[in-house]
Amino acid sequence: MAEKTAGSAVRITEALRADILGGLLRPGERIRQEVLAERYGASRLPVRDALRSLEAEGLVILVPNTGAWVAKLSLDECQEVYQVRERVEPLLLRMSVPGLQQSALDRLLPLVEAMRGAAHVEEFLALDREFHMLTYSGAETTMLGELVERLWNTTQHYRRAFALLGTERTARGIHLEHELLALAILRGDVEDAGRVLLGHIRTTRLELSRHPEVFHVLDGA
Amino acid sequence: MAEKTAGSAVRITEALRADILGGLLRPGERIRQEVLAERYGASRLPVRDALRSLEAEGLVILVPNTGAWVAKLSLDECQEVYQVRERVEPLLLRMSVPGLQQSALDRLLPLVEAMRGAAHVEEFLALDREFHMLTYSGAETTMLGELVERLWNTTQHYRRAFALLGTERTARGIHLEHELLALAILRGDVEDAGRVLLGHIRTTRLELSRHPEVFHVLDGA
DNA sequence: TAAACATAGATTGGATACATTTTCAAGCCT
DNA sequence: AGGCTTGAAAATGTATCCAATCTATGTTTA
Repeated sequence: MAEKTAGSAVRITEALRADILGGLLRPGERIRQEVLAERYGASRLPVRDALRSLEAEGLVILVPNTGAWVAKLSLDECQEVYQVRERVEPLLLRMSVPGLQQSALDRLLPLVEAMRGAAHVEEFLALDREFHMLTYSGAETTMLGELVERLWNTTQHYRRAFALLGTERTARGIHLEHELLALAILRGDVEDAGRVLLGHIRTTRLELSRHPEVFHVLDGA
Repeated sequence: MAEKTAGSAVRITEALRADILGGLLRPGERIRQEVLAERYGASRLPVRDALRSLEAEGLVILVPNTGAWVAKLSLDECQEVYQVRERVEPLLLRMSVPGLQQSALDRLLPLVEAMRGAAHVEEFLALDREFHMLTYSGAETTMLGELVERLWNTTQHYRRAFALLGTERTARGIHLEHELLALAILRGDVEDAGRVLLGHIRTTRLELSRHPEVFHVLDGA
């Protein structure tokens, strides 16, 4: 009775999404409806609903009458996502900056510092996500925000793998870009902030293209 | 036996999408699962699957334990879609042009002419969609193509309403832009083609912002 | 020996039936 | 008379059961 039984499907959707994003389910891995049904203590129907939702989010691949797999991105597909991000996220940032709350502004630089001192990769990824999403929190968008979140989600595995083999130099570059971005936002300079963000995403994409082993590592698993 | 029973859910998804895009179901209208189940000669389960898929496409709004409605866009949300299109479609076009088949190139200008002679609004909309999708047919993208198609779908109603009250001058402008776009593509000038396309979408967006009655008309229905 | 076929097993898809939630309207109280 | 409460009806969410489809293994044949 402690937990509401209402909306079991959405609960499973969120749990499954978290499991995929968290790395518990790896790209290319097959998903069996019965296994999930048992794991989450429900019937196969809400599981099917969840799979359909996640398929539309790009996290799951559904083949009729055959089964479901955790979505797997090729190097080219991943680059495609980053190219779209380059064009879409500066727009979202532009919509967001004028509406940012003071409380959000106050947390920007502390988050940058926290990222510098992050111990594990997981912690860095979480802080990085929190930082960028915070910069978007001023935009009241129904569609664009969800799109950006989807783009982040679909590349989550590769961001983790990439962060793992990140060299010292690229790490310092990322921190500098984050700080530049935060300062531009604090100045309210939308143009400059957008430019820095574009460069940040582009740099990551080019860096990623020089490390195709990120994808082979995942393929082997 | 004439029709395959396999994948009833996907069949219903496509039929329902076509009904929404075709205007049979109007924005804001409530969708009852039983009604659809009876209309398409199936149980409520595949209908639910279809609704979930379409919700992720942005064509349907699902509220847990309450019901489903045909998605409705406000003026601001519609502008948002167009702003995203301005940034994303030139990218898709850039990826497409180098890979366009000769057969596709041969159909570009005839389609522009066909649009000039379109009798009904529906015919114009269909040709317009065919033309633009043809310009994207050279890109082998898994995600970006689907994204663009979704963006088109969600604004389908408003494109129709807008085309209905289109003035003579804007109509001629649109035809000129289409012809310019086709010529740039035939020249293989990716940069210019992207510029023309960006201008084309932006012009439409600004034109749309000057006709907010498009949205009131739909609200009343 | 290798390739193709057939059969058995497993898995997904759909239909019916039931529990839960929401909504709407009538009745009651203020 | 108006607003709130209560109860019934309708619609959604879930579980169980059955049918259709795909995969894999083992067998047979060229």
